[in-house]
Amino acid sequence: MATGFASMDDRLPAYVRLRDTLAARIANGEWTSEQALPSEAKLAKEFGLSVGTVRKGVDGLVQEGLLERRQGSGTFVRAPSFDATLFRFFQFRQIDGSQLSIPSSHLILRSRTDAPDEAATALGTSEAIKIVRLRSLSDEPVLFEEIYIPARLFTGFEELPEASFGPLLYPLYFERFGILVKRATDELGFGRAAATVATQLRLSEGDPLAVIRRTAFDIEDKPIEWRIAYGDAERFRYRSDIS
Amino acid sequence: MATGFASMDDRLPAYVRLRDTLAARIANGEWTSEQALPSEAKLAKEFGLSVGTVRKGVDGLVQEGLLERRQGSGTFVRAPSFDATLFRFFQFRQIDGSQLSIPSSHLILRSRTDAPDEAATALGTSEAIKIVRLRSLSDEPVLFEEIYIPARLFTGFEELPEASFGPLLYPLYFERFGILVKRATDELGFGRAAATVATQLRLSEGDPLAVIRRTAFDIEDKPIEWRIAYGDAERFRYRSDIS
DNA sequence: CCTCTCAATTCATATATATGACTAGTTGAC
DNA sequence: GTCAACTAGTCATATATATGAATTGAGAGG
Repeated sequence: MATGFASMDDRLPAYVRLRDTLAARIANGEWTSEQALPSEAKLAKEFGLSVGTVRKGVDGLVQEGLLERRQGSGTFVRAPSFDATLFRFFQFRQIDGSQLSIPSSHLILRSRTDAPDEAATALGTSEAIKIVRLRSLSDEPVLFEEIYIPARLFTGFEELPEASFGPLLYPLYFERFGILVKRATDELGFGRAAATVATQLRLSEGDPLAVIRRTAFDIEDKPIEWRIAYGDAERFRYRSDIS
Repeated sequence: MATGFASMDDRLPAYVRLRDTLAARIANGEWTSEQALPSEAKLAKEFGLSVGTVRKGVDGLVQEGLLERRQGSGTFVRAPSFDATLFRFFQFRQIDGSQLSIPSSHLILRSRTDAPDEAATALGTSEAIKIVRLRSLSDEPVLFEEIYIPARLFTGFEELPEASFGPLLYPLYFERFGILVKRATDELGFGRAAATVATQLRLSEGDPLAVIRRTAFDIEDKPIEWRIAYGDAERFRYRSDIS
């Protein structure tokens, strides 16, 4: 023993165990964003591995975008900010150029509720906090969101001062609750506007909508958030790279 | 000299040059699909490198999905078959289970034309061959496609016997013209059905459509194909994994 | 003919080590 | 004080080598 690994299946290769151990520590806030990890040599020493193996382990996390290497300087924890990726789905081009900014966010509701079936299934619990937001770009509403997060993991969320809400939620999750969103799956479909949504988005009832359902997972692949977002189908545009 | 590398900038790391050299050879058809490359040891000898460096070079191509490692057996050229990925965009579930098969394809048109602006821009030429297809699932039309490919690269395409057309085009490109599609970008939006499309898909004019524009690239990142596909928005469904 | 065993081949993991490139901080000359 | 040179620390590339695990094919034995 005394390998320094978090307890885990020791039939797995060393570089995998190192990767997972580091991931857990990062999730634990051991090294915060923009802070350097110990050097590869030190990690090798600490875990009783060779530098090559350490490199291979770190490689995995770099690949996942959790870490960032800077030659000559060190390896750093990268702040994940891909909440913005929801907006890959919509193009808000200024006619002049291609400045696409993150829409501002207006909080409409925040309360304890029973999650609807779909959300409860995704989250594994129906005890949830519901957040409703309207997101706008230069005073024009573009996206209407309903978000559900497990009440157990986010105790006290309802009491957070409204000032702490920026346009993005994931940094908030991380800073206030230590929960790091590592990946998400988006499911994207077509629908028609119900009365409430239509009003918020300044559309007519029955107008075509793009509907995006997202489930977000933390570093241990536990579901953290489920949300459904609605946007005007006419303005919807999505790019996907396949290889 | 006598390194075995294709001529290229020798300031680049060895593993990069190896990777690019191998990629070029594969594109050249030196090792065809499902055929094994020389072993890592032999490659190391041929290029005057160590196995470790060879592995790192090959890693890149494995990552890109061009090669596939099989422990104990060898490293193989992978047949790219992601023409089918267009159909990730639509769910055609049988009510019983989740058998999703590749839709059959009915060729409607095939001829030399001037590519429309959008296609010409993407392809870098307006001299093109146009292909129009209707794809169906158990006799129900699901996707209407217009495809443009550069006439220069596909000389003789119009004269190909219709029998050589399977449900997928990319294998055809490779087998008949030695052109390997390595990656593609899909752009996805919503629109409304024009008369022609509506008829083909058995919809009404003005019905909402999912519209997918795809540009496909070969191994050297040259554009190979541009296509636009239309499907019923109501049946549209897409999943995307973000990390 | 079939099956089992064995050996050769191949990729997978891991170590140890050396050199280059880049960064950031310190020192020292002016 | 400023700027250049130096230096220690870090990642990047590359070699050489050893052992393990999975596959394949050849042969022995029934």
